[in-house]
Amino acid sequence: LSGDQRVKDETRLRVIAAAKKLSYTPNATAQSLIRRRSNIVGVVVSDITNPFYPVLVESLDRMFAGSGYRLILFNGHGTDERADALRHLSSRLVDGLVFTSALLDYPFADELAALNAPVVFVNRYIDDPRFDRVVADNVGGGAHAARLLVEQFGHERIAVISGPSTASTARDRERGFRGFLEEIGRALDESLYCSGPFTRDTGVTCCQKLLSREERPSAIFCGNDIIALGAWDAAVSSGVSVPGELSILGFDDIPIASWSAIGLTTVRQPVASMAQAAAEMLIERIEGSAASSGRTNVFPTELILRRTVGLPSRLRVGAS
Amino acid sequence: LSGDQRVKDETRLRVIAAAKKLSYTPNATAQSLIRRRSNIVGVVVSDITNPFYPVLVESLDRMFAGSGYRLILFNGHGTDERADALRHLSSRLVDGLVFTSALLDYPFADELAALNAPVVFVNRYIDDPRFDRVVADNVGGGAHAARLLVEQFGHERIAVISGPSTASTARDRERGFRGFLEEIGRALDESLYCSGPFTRDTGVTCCQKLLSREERPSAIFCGNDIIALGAWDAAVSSGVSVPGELSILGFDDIPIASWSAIGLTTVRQPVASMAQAAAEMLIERIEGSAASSGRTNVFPTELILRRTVGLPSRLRVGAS
DNA sequence: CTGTTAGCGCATTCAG
DNA sequence: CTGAATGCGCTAACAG
Repeated sequence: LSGDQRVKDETRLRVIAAAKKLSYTPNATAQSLIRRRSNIVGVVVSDITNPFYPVLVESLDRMFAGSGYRLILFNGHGTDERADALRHLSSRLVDGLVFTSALLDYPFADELAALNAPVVFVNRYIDDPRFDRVVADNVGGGAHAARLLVEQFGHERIAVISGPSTASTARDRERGFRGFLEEIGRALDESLYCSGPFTRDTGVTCCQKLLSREERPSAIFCGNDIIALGAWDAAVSSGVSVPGELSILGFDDIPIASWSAIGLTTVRQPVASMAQAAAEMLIERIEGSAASSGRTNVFPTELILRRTVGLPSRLRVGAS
Repeated sequence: LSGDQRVKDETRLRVIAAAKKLSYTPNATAQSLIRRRSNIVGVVVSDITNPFYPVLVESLDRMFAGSGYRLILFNGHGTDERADALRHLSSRLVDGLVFTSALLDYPFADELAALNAPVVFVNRYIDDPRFDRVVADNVGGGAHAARLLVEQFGHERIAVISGPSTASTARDRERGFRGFLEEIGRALDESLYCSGPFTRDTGVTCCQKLLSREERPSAIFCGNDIIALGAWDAAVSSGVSVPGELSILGFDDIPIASWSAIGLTTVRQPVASMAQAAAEMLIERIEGSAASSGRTNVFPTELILRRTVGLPSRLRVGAS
């Protein structure tokens, strides 16, 4: 038997020895069936290939592993990863789900809520009070970004390359950015606004478009780092110096951002802490000590000054 | 009932309707128990944060998803991810395992073989005929690399920054590289040899060390792209121009390598094809139509010429 | 302190 | 053609 106080030590040892000799291993499936818990949680990620996610997934994995849970990956490629994850939740293959890249979309939220199962949103969320979520202060981060560009460096022609409007992250960062501008009585020049999915390609494409304008922007605020790196790439490879002629500001602080040959100035999300909080919330829900409903956990963001943001040429010594 | 030919259509429809009304979902755990198959496979990855792995995992996920399997992630962090994976294999939580980052180490191989369970090695392998494996032609790739540097560009002082000697990839690439040099009657200058784990940091550190030498190398062959990018980073940020003063050659062709501001010259592994082959082999083994034992599937590598390899200064116009 | 039994939710028998 | 019974491998709640 296993771990029962009532049994003689001698017997226990005999049994353990026998088990080892036969290399007996309890069948996890049968255990799951009877315990009504698989100790597996699903993480749904839209694209693990986006460098933001590996570090998030790694943190989540570490946290969950520490509490005896394993991670199943629901990665988006063509197929609807959310529907898939949902199916596996209702079939009880997974004990809970952590969504890392939710889109704002309602029929889905209702389906999910109907299951009444353990679920948590990290990073992105859907604006529904029924669910737990842990996010960074994206609005605040956007405002920091605007303040940096405007007050500290004196940029005037500022462009933004935003993420998809269906992503809460994109929306909130943009809101914070625009909010700050309005607060000081300025507004974003809509002709310098561009958006697209959170990919390097939208950074490249939008930046090229912006650089081909008659009057170029002197700074670009990007919806996330991968867009920013795309923009940086487009700028550098078309010969415009960063930050000499163009400042670039990202969001997330993915590992590549800190490479010294790149040095992307960006707004950091505390990914590890967020992952930890998310794991704790989800495990609470799974193990029943769950609070009521819809807790929100917001983490502060932090401006990371590196080298891709500088003075606009107008303010530099020796500029015309 | 579900999918039985013997039942009247009318009855079937009634049942289906009822099931939908009650939103009945079969319990996956119970199904697994009775079918003796969970339709989950584990992938063990040493570090998902290394940009090579997300694309491999993504490909694997796509392939396995297409055959109805889900992926559980065994990522290495501190804990021994292999032992963990092995436990879950013997407890039948997963139907099989794909190892993407095996180290050459034998007690482990025997344990694994003793289970006699479906297992495949991709990318790296342990040299044991009992297991299936799918790998790139790393020896050939190493030789290509050497030929490029020596014959096509005329480099003479060539350094190598290799990966850990316990990784088959590092060992094979290095073997191919050295082999080519010997074939043409040259040898690697051992004072220009450096190695470490497959991380950006070893690239940075080793490159700094190499650049601080009195006589610098004119080219570096790196064990993989992330090392190469570390080396590139170290070079650029300490003011040595690439490829002007130093050529850098990587291995893998990870996505970042092709960013136009970087343009890393490298040896490509056909990751998607390899993932596909691995998934097919593993599924065959799981579903019983398994061949005898120990198949090996080798994929050719391809030299990708970009911008980090050039002529050594000695051979350039205008050089002293 | 032990050995026995029931049943987790299904699929696959086997009788009806 | 269909309902009822058996057991997958385990744990928990029983009697012995």
